[in-house]
Amino acid sequence: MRRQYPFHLIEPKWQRFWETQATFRAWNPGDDIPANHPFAQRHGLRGPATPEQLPPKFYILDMFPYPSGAGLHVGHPEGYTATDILARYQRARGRNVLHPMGWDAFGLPAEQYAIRTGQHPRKTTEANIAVFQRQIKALGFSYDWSREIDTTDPHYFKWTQWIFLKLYNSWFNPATGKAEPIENLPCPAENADAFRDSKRLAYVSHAPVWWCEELGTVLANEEVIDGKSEVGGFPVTRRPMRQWMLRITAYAERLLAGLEKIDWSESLKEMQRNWIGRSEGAEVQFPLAAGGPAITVFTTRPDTLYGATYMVLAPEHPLVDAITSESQRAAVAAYKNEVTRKSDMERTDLAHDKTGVFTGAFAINPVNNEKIPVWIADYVLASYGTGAIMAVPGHDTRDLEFARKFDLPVRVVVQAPKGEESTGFIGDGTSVNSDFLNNLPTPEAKKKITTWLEEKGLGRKTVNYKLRDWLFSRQRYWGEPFPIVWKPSPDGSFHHQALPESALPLVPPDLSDFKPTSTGEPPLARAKQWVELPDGSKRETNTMPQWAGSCWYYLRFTDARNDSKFCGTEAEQYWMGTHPAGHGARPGVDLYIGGVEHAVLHLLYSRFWHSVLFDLGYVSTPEPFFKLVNQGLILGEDGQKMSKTRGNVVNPDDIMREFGADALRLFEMFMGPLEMVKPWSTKGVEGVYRFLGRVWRLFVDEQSETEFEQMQTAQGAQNPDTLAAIKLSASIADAPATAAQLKTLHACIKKVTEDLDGFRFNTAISALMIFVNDAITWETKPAAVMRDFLILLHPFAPHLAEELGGKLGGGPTLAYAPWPKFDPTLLAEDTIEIPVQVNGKLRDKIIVATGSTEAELKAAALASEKVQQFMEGKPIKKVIVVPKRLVNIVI
RNA sequence: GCGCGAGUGGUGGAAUGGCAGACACGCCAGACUUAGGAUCUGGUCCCGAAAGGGGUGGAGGUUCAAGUCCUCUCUCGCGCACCA
Repeated sequence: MRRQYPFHLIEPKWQRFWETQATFRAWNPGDDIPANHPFAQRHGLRGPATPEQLPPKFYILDMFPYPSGAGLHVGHPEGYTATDILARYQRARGRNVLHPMGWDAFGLPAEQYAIRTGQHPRKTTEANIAVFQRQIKALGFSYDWSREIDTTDPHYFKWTQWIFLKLYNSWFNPATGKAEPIENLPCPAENADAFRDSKRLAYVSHAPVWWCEELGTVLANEEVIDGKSEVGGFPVTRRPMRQWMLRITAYAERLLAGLEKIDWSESLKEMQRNWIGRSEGAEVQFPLAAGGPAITVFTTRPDTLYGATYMVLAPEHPLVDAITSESQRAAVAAYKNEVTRKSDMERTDLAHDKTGVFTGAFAINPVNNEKIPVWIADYVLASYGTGAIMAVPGHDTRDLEFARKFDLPVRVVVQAPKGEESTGFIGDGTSVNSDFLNNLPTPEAKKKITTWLEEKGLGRKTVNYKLRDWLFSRQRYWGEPFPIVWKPSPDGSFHHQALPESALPLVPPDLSDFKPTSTGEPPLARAKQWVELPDGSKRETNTMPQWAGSCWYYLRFTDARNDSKFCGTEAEQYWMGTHPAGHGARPGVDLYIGGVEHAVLHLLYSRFWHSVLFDLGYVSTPEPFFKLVNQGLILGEDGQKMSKTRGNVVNPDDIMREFGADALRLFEMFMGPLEMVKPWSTKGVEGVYRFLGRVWRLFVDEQSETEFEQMQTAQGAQNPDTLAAIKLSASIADAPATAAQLKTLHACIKKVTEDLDGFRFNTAISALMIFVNDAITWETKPAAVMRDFLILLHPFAPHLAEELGGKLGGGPTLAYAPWPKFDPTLLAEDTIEIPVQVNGKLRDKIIVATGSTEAELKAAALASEKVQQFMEGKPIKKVIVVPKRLVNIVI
């Protein structure tokens, strides 16, 4: 296809201009702002500015990518274009915009590549970053590249390790509900060290963890999906190992409450709520009939205690072996064996068919002293609640299924509302067959029985969470080493100790073999010299998970080159909107756009770290991200998810080569609402590309362009300077605009402005198209009108707009040109068309004066011939007049 | 099973409760052209020659008026899933 316009010259030209001029440099308080920078000129600043002197901030952030070897995917530019449009828009609106980009570059693919080829992950990562950088820069985003960060850079991960030390050296004080320095923890005189270690926010655990053989590492709960690794989909097994954990569960309540104060989509908040999984209920003690320790269960339905006809323990419950009777021992052992053989996949997949065995033991129901049998079954999970339940088959679907299968008694203790079956009823009803709870509605029965249990010392009210502590160590090479050493004790054991801050960054040793050792130790263990210190202590050989770097990168962006702090206080306060200078800024990142895949990973983890940093006084906002939007997935042209195997993957490089970056940007925004899942369409790209061609032809002189094209062809010249040969169209003149032209322009200003405020990029673009479709018919195009149009266009198609803006004159760049102001008086019409309905059906349209009164509208409507015809002479019951809208005659 | 979201032309999608289908894609016709896969002009929800009628997954309801609000229901997508 013939090029619609020379984007192949225009785009590199302007990208180079922006880069060499540092056009999009965001200025911190105290930065020496050059007087000739367009930002300085727009805001009348030069030299260092205080937060008070700087305009209000706007912090707009993308989820920074993992630079994979595959390069950019068309999904990346979707979110990046949306943020870039808004960044440019906010600059035009006069805000000081922070719009940064960086690389979340620690990660498994580079390491696996290293294992296969021996190439150091550093090399792979650098090469991949170079590719991502080239591709992202080719899209013309207005990032402040002076703040670029790379999580694998020691200047960066020094501070990741520093934050880990803060976690390690803090505890969560339930009395204040906040993290506090570990020195403030009141410790018992004996075993003070062990006590402190048991309270740290970063602690060592020996509990069973998810181990992925294929990846050779452990994984966090959040990284295990349907019993398989999130990365690669490999099987995982449960295995006890010594691991670092972060006490995120201490923050469960805060993480839940914080959601109320931030502007995220309801579905995303719901995903976080589900993941945290708060449920209120009670713990109840069931003594064993044979004596010994009682079994504690967690229930959300203590009101159904009288309906508990048996108990179930998870097969892994620690009491199982102790309580099993001789006669059942073989059966229990066989069942436990069967359960451990089952993979977690099978265990969850076979959710339908209940299995279990009787232990031979009995417990006493504390409310009625009834002897009830104790079973084990794998439908009770060791990892939730207390790993034991009281079974109420009358009012729990799973218990009922189990009771029916094993012929256990079912008792109704809740009366369902009229018309519903009480057996198996799980909603709120009225207690029956429950002694002193009888006739109470469920919520009251819950309260009464809980109080009763507490008084008798048989139980207490509790809150349970699905959220588990965050497994924070990995058996990998390509991650941040822990700033921890293990000190030998006289008894031969080792105890962890934090490195001092002065020892940071702790860089990983150089290796040539990145596989785990033959004994299953992490790869870092191969570096004997690095691991074994002269004083006999050893370094921690686990590394941090990939999430560590992304937990706080948005803070680093506020002050990315600071070598003495993770970010400066003034910069943090200015960009996070809490500086006393105020400006009425929003607290936190103003807008964060990224994929929904991080809903319970990155977004939960970084909220947790941020909360800790807030408690310790290092950051000034309780939440990091004020507003968050998830862009919808882009599907292949066939409506299927893009994948190599389907062969429907679209490469942005190909699109840019053929249609240019502006067309790609514009199309990705024109496809539909940002948050929606939508299929790719190459035809659609051609459509917006043609639109950009029309814009071009609207501005340039055809004759000069033809000559330019011929020259290009003849000389094979690819020099952007030759673009100067293309002249502005003679139809653009310093002429006063007609009323109709102003109307077209201001309708466009209004629509584009409102749509950008509401992130409706697709309809904003259609408004620009409407302007062009009209302007193309104008014989004379007033320069002022056309310039305003270019300012409206420039966030969407910045290269083309800058090039045409340059030809039109009026400054070296449009990047800081003030956004046009909408004037409603220019849209005012003398007359308007009003639809007239008879009984709600459209029958005619009348032209009336804009300011017509209700009475005038009514009279004009009734006078319409067509309306008369449809009224068939019937009497009028009612006339609805909505001024400026419509008239409806009811007969 | 539970939670969230979405169902509108041949396609992507527009519509503060007030003219359904903006803007595009595709298609049809025409103009200019050696040529058109460039560009420009016109047409394009369905039935009907027209007048007119029908129409936003389906069924009800509220309203002068419903794509939009309410109830039930179906389908698709996403998330969680034996969470006691």
